Amino acid sequence: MNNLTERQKTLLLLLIKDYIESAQPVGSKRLAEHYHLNFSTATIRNEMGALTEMGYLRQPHTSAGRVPTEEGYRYFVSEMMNKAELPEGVQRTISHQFHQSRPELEQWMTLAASILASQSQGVSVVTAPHIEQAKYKHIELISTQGRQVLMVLVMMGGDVRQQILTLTEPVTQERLSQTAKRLNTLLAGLTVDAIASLPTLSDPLDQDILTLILQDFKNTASRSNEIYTDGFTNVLREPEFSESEEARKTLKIFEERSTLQDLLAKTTTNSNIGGLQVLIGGEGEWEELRQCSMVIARYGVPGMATGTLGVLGPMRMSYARTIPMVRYVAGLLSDLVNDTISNENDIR
Amino acid sequence: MNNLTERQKTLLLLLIKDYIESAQPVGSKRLAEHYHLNFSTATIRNEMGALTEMGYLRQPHTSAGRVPTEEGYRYFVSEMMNKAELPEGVQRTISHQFHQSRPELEQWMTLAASILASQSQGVSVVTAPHIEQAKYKHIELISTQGRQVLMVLVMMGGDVRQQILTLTEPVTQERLSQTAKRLNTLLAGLTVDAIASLPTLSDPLDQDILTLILQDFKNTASRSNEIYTDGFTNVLREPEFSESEEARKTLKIFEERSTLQDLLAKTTTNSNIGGLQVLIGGEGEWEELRQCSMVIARYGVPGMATGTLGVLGPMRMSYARTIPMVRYVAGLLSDLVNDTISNENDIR
DNA sequence: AAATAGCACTCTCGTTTCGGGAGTGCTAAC
DNA sequence: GTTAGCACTCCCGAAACGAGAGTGCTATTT
Repeated sequence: MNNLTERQKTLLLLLIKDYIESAQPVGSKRLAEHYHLNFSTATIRNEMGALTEMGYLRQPHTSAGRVPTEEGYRYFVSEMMNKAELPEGVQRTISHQFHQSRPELEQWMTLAASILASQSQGVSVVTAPHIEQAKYKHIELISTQGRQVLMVLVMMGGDVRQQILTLTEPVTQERLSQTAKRLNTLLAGLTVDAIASLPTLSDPLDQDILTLILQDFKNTASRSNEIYTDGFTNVLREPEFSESEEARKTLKIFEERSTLQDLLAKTTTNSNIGGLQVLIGGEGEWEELRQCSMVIARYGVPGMATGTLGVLGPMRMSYARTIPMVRYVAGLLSDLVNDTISNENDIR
Repeated sequence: MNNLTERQKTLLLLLIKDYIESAQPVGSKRLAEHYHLNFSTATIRNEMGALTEMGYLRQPHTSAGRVPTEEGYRYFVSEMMNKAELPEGVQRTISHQFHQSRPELEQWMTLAASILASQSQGVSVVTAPHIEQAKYKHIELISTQGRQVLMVLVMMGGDVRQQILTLTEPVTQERLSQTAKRLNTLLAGLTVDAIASLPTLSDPLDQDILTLILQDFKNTASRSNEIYTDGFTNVLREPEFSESEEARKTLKIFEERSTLQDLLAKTTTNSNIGGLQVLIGGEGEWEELRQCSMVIARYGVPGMATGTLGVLGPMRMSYARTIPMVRYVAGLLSDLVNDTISNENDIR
């Protein structure tokens, strides 16, 4: 497939670059003039004919300029994937913003979403890191009213969950505290699997709470529906979405979180931290994204806590800018998550 | 201002109703035919002329039908405000959904947003109830690593806040528990103001934590930036937003939460629970909403915890449906919040 | 043989032209 | 006060049109 001559390659890359900037079909004349090439428009036309033949380019109609096909974009992306660099200035600005924010997961997520969206002029998506092997750290049981009890469950990694329980009969704070104390010594540092395989406890209250804790652990997995997004109005700025129907179909994805989750899950399971993935035109699988591309990365600490983040834009998006940016932000977030986790691991 | 003859009134209301359905300027002929009135088109023309004179109607251009002005809509809304009823069937469906959901505030908010959006075909906005007089209930201090401490603050009303503190020097869990115990007896049931006016505590650690608690209380106020929205793609379905620039400006509001907050705050301070407010065309104050209307209601328990909810749609929205629906959902949520709070108040 | 200049051809797009149609306001009659 | 009749205005969509841009092919140059 990669039997392109050097000249065809140059031409293809230039044309796509130009199209990305102008959003207009690119003709031979325009190409020759803009990039003062040392061969004539006729030659360019011949080469473009060849590239069209090979499936990299397309003509919207006879006697219009050429437009890249999905295949063309793929070639373009694979060419630049490892070349593109984020300007140092931008790197500093972004890094600065992160280190100035309050050191809370939620802050980081919204910040990441906001930065990605504004810098890429696309829609950003960030999922909270999903703890892969949650470990128990601490529990508190606080009696509130009669049979109601507030349970606060703290995980290693700083994740905190609270829940209001209704017991079958009133229990004194005294007894609750003792249960909590026993569970805390018993469970400290254990994973779901370890807890699940414990023998039944003698005290029935202890056992009941233990079951609830397990349930809560299980919830963690499905809890990744916390998706932060930003910048969906950016999409409306793009000429390809000036007809509202197209735009609506695309934005709809961000309302029906399930499609989005599905997409993120499917595309990131086979990619590892640090590796980017670029979906072009929905890759035949997501009809709603036929006009779009997505740059997706996984971040976090493999085996411990990982999340996904990415940018959606028109297929015509500025990959040269988006790709390194997604990569950079993913790196930053990975570091932050890493710090949080290792801090927490020191404890005992 | 309300010197309309009975006939003018009928005509005005019919015309607006028709325009809301058809999105087309309405002419005298169409009106006469569709609603078999017992007077002629010429009469209608005369009356429409008068209504135009009075500022209720507008002609997009000579020899087009009439279109309601903002003033016209206002009249329309005030006429139907107390008449419109939500069909019982719909009431049951909605109520059913609420009672089937898990009894958590977050669930209710998202559910309310989702119902409002899908039923009204507009964009919905729901803010979490803002506790007006937060009362202290309980604190837990959990030592994690070295100088880091997890503070869990429980309010009456079930609101729970957690925060990781970094102390200046390591403190044993023993001492933390004692501090927590002292504070719990001292502060139980107190409001912000009461806590703020306490004399300085003798133990410096106790005092430090107290200060932090106060800070957290203050955060509650500004914490109403939890805004749930849904259905923003609905807006793109409307013909008046087929040009993406208009749509973009409108949807932008939902990204810049600050404008939205401002708007909700300003318009609801002077309205009381149960009362609806209808903003038409941005009321001159919100340029971005010139094409839109919003139906807003406050819900909750006055003096305790109140939130806001509403629907944004084109000025041409179906008020007859939206108004009673917003009112109904606000009522439901008020009841739910009320139940939660009174439960919690029984405690001591 | 590869590159280029020239040329005829095609197709889009913005503009202009033009009638049909809908709706109005006015006047005169009921 | 209401209505019928009528001349007038203005929008809108269709058709016509010309400019412009781009192409593919062929003959020519290097």
